[in-house]
Amino acid sequence: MYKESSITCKNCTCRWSNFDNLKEEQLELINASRFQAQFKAGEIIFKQGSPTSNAIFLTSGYAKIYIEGYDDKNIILAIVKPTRLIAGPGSYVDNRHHYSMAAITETTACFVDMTVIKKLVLENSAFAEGYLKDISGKSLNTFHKLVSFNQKKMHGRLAEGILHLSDDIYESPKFNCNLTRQELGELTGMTKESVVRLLKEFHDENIIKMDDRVIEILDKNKLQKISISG
Amino acid sequence: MYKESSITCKNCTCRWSNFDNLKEEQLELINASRFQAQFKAGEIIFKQGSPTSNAIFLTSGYAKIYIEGYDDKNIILAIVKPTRLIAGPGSYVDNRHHYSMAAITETTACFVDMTVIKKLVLENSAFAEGYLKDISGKSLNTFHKLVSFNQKKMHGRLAEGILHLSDDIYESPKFNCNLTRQELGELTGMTKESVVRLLKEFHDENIIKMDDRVIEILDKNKLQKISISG
DNA sequence: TAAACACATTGATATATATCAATATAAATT
DNA sequence: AATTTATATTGATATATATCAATGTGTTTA
Repeated sequence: MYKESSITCKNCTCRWSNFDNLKEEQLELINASRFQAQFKAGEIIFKQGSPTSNAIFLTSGYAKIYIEGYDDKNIILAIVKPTRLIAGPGSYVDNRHHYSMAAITETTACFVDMTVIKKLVLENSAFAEGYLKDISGKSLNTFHKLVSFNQKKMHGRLAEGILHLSDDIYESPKFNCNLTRQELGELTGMTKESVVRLLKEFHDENIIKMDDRVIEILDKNKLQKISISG
Repeated sequence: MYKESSITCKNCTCRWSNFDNLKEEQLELINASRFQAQFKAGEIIFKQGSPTSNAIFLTSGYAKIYIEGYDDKNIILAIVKPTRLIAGPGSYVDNRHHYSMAAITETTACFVDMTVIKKLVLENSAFAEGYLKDISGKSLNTFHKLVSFNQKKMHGRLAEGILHLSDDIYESPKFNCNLTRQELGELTGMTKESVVRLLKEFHDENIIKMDDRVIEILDKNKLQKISISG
């Protein structure tokens, strides 16, 4: 772990938007308590079941957040990139992580002591409200995932997944998703074999272009239709 | 709508536990802004998509909270009873309900203006923290549902559902679940026909006793095993 | 009293998707 | 260069579960 002296929470360009609600000395408190760490692709950042001692903020790179279910089957809840707070809902329930996090590219992250965050929640109600907004939004995402997994068929879920990666995560019609077929399956609720078959199908129908892990959306319109109807 | 003059939020026995964090005048503010209403079984309390103008607290009866998905397929997120706050995560995102609520028995509920709740969140940080705890716990429930729906087979989900109703909702090994086969399916992620078949199977194996909508757990041990393995 | 309606039950069939097994390819290690 | 290891691909098969259709039961409505 190291801390770059030049960058602080005050001038950081990729800090959590809710930090805007903090007063200077509160921000300084965060800055003083934080540690930075670097992870290589594939490395685990924290494990489900471990204590939620820190809130985590990515400062560079991409990571996956995933629930480890029964017999080694994972569900990827989200692909995350800088700016987003990562502090599992367990922080305010049982102080345990209810999902794991691993880097999918080289990644740097700030660790902030959770007791400091909780202290600021009690001291600064605008910050508390920001936290509520944050967790509420994530809740809605989980609802969406529940409905999608439950009611859409594979084609629809994969189309939705690709659109999500393109629109929300990599913000480009062509992107390296950094995910194995297995992981794409964990993101969209299907087996790796099904992912392979459907990607090929989409490829053959000129809806996407697939080259290893680089996906290019060729017919976004069609993909959206599949996403809705499937 | 009516308001019983004798009962106030101060002396109410079924109020939300987080109200303990409020000062007397804050509780009085809640009490002054609240309205009570009565619902018959089956009546809708609020609809997905409508504005989250009020937080709702059941004061008697049982209700279901359900997401309306694609082509009339619902997912029952929770069966609720008094004490629990019902204020959808939309309150802090887009001011819209992201699920519907309907009474499954005769029900009374208090409606509290959401602007009052939000005002108190900003004024009272312990209350804000209580709200965070509440929404965090619910988030974990949704995670659990996502994993269960995704990875357990029907037998496991139904067993889990029956145990949940018995342990957490009706708090008795024998209970009237107040749910149609259709609704039991929406709670456990299967069709009504599958519910019928599995209930019969559990009945025939003397795991439960089923009489219309009254379920009696005969072999809890076995049910727990099925819940885990399934 | 009959008709209509909501819900429950049963059986036959369809289908989406997982599982299993084999092989191919590419990357990492010896 | 040879071997191991992780990932990807493909085809054949199994299976859980939904769908469809018919019938039954009880309750409300006309």
